[in-house]
Amino acid sequence: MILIRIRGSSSSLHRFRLNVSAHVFYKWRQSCQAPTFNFAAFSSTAASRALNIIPVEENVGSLYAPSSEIKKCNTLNIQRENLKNGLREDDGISARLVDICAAAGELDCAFQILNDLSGFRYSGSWNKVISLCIEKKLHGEVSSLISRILDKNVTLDDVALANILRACSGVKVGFHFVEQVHAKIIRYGFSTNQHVCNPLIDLYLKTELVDSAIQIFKNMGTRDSVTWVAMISGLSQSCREMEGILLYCEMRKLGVFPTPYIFSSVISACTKVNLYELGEQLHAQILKWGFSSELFVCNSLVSLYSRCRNLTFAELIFSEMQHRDRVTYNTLISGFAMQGSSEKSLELFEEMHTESLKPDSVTVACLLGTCASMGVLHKGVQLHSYAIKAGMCSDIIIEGSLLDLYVKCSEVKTAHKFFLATQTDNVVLWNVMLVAYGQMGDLQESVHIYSQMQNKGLQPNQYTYPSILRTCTSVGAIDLGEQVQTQVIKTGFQPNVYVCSVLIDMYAKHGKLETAQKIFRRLSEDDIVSWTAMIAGYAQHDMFHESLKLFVEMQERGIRSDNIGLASAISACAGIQAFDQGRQIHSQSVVSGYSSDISIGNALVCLYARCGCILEAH
DNA sequence: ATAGGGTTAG
Repeated sequence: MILIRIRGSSSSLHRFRLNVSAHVFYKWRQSCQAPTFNFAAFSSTAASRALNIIPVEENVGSLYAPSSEIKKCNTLNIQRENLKNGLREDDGISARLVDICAAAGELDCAFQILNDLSGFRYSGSWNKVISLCIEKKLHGEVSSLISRILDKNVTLDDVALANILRACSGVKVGFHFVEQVHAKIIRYGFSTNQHVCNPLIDLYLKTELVDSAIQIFKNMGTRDSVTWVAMISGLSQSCREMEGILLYCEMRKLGVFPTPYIFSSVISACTKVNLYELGEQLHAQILKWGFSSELFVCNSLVSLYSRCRNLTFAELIFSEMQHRDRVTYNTLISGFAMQGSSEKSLELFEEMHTESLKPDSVTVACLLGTCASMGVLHKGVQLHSYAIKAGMCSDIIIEGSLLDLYVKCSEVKTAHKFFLATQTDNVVLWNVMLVAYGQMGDLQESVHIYSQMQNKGLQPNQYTYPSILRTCTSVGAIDLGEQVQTQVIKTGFQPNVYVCSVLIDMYAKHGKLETAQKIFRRLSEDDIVSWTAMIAGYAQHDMFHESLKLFVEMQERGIRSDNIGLASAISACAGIQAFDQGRQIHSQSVVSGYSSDISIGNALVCLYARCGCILEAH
């Protein structure tokens, strides 16, 4: 078996084309059985240099070259002993071989080489293997590799530490792990070094240890633009967007020049917290700095304008871009999808192909979402087959979107079959099924799903609770609803507006208006659904004065009522025979475009009939 | 070597 073959003349090593089969080399090293082995009397340094000049790809390509090809090569011979003594313990060569193994995807082989070499210092090779683990999603392996590096107690320089940190950042590592690396950093005296601190900040932010990141940031001696980007984008991604935006302001105050990276991060933060005006101001800055044709900057701008429903502008930026990528399309597609323009989204999907861009799972998920909400089953089914062909059906987001499609299009049987076929521990799927059974008014199945998911160890989330509670409300299972509420409190879950509004609705509908009122008053944000639930609840239980009082309060706060709120208020007026006020609300509802709404119509008939205006009632 | 897009809810 041939291990190393060197083509070309032996006189000039640098011109050699050397092909190494790492796998074969390792096998040989393992067995130590001499193959028909040829090598010239090269020193280990020379051989190492030779290995270094070969592009890795070529080695990979020749990994399984046919033997006839090998014979054609001008092969140089060496002694097996030379290799054994000269190469085996040499870090440089081993490092290179690990690189080659890593590039060839021969993970086991790379592991073995690293393992066998007792005196192997840290080198970039560890990183190559770590990257490979990340690529192959062998997350457990990465952590154990890094642990081994740390355990080896070797001296790590700043570059090495930075590489380790970046490797950690690619996988989900626990905070104890990050802290362990951090301890090393402090020990080696790099705690203010920007090359180390930048990836450390990034890692802390990804591990959701935001305050640790801020601490490091504050202690840093010099900060470069990478530091600022890491902080601003990291804060934005950790739902602390405002702090990110404020940090940007601080940065500008300090006279630090913005970069395209900075702009896309801060624009994204603005988009997330609906600070559209600020986003537009930043757009002006972008033009001023001449970054308006940067791909990432444009993408964040398309996202900004899509989210503030200025799709005309989003489309304009999109069309003026010289280069678009998949994300550009996905952003605009999701913009149109959110607006309910499923046709426009689907057009863009087709257009992607003309630019040779391949739609990914994000694209398909967006499109499935719009098909589901528009009830366009046939398009959704087409997308399903596209997803199968593209091999993205195991993507959890695609699974969720597909199940939602079938549920929303009332394909209950298909949905159920699909659900049974998935076998994942994806909470979204359970939540969607909960909605499905709730829609059918099937409390028994809903409860079954609800308890089964918890038996599987899945925590109900902000989508789960409103779903089960809504079903309880609609079928009148208040006791059960109360049990769920107790559970919410017991688990320490912070109820959001959806949970609160459905609780308010449940209690209000079933006459427990004081309880409903308590939850309502504790709600910090103005939520139209909660207001309506209260107003309707009072009216329903003949507490007309309370109902009207709340209706007036809502209007004073500048909240526009929906049809149910208006209808309830009119009913309340009828109840206390407040004819003029009822008439006023009637004209309001006409202005709001509810003149043909059935619930308002019924309330009006009641109002005019009770006030003796039979003609108007008619 | 730091950046941009995503599934389930009244």
